[in-house]
Amino acid sequence: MYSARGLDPARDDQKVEPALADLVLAVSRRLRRRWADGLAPWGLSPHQGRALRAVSHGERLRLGDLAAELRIAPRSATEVVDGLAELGLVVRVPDPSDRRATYVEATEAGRRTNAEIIATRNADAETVFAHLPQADRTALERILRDLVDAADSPR
Amino acid sequence: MYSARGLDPARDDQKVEPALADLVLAVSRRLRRRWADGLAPWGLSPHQGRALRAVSHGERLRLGDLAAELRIAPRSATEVVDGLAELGLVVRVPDPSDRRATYVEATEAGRRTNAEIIATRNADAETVFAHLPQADRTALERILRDLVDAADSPR
DNA sequence: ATCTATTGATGAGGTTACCTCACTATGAGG
DNA sequence: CCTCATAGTGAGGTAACCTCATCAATAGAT
Repeated sequence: MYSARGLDPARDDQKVEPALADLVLAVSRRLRRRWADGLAPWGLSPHQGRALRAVSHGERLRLGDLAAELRIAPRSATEVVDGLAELGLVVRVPDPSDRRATYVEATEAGRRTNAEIIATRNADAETVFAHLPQADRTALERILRDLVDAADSPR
Repeated sequence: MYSARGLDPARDDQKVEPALADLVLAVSRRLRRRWADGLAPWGLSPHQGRALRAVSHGERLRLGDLAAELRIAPRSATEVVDGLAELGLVVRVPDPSDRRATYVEATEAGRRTNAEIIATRNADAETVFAHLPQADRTALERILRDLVDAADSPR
């Protein structure tokens, strides 16, 4: 009677490991939640956190490029930046070579906040991965990196 | 000058692997997107897909339990179920032993749709994990499962 | 047995984070 | 300089959540 599974196409020869995808999602859900919680002390949304990181650790970014990085519409990036600017974490500076464009640049406070967030986040990640032996971490990192790289190249 | 990193607390003795968390998130982002795209043909949201799966593969579920499973407020589960019911994929049946409660039960069409979705999803997962050698898949699955189990038990 | 507190689902209404479309100012190419 | 494309943003809309109030039904105490 095969448990309560009922019909089940796509079986037999390819095992497919649906569990694998589920597991990745389960772990990511935890990370995501922790990350969001970790941002709460600063009152930032996950996207704001990502945006702050993007402009803090690299150079300043055009608003449009930031939108592309966050994979949201440019219009939405405006709002994300509005929020960060209101908190004094970033400023808009005009691009001298193209007066339509505006750069988004982290302020000193922005960079400091970003560093704090990253520290918190690392500590959180440490908690999540705490029970893994070092060998497993290394293996996990390699495998996932392969996965990401393989996704980037063939498309 | 250490790249453009600027300040960087929490370093040195604990390496922390921030990349690890990022990698998990990157992979999950891809899975999530593919999954959402995979649901589009049926016009289901990710939560509706999860709900349909929950009631299709197990027994019928109370609406409140479904909410808990989806980790959303009961009120929100009502809407998810509304959508599925409108499509004829689930039905509400009263709990005879507690007339406040209603069970959510997959219809025949619901179970069929769920099976199709799972098949599609498996095919997608297959694509994502296609480049991994079997040994890596096995290792990945074990490590992630350890991670999830470790998270469940100590709390 | 009834009274009270709790519980399961849902109506009403709000918030948030997105979106598209239109508009303005600017830039680039004939 | 005239047209067309591009960068950012105002206006307005939507989807998916939320909380709080409500109503029926149950469970536990007196």
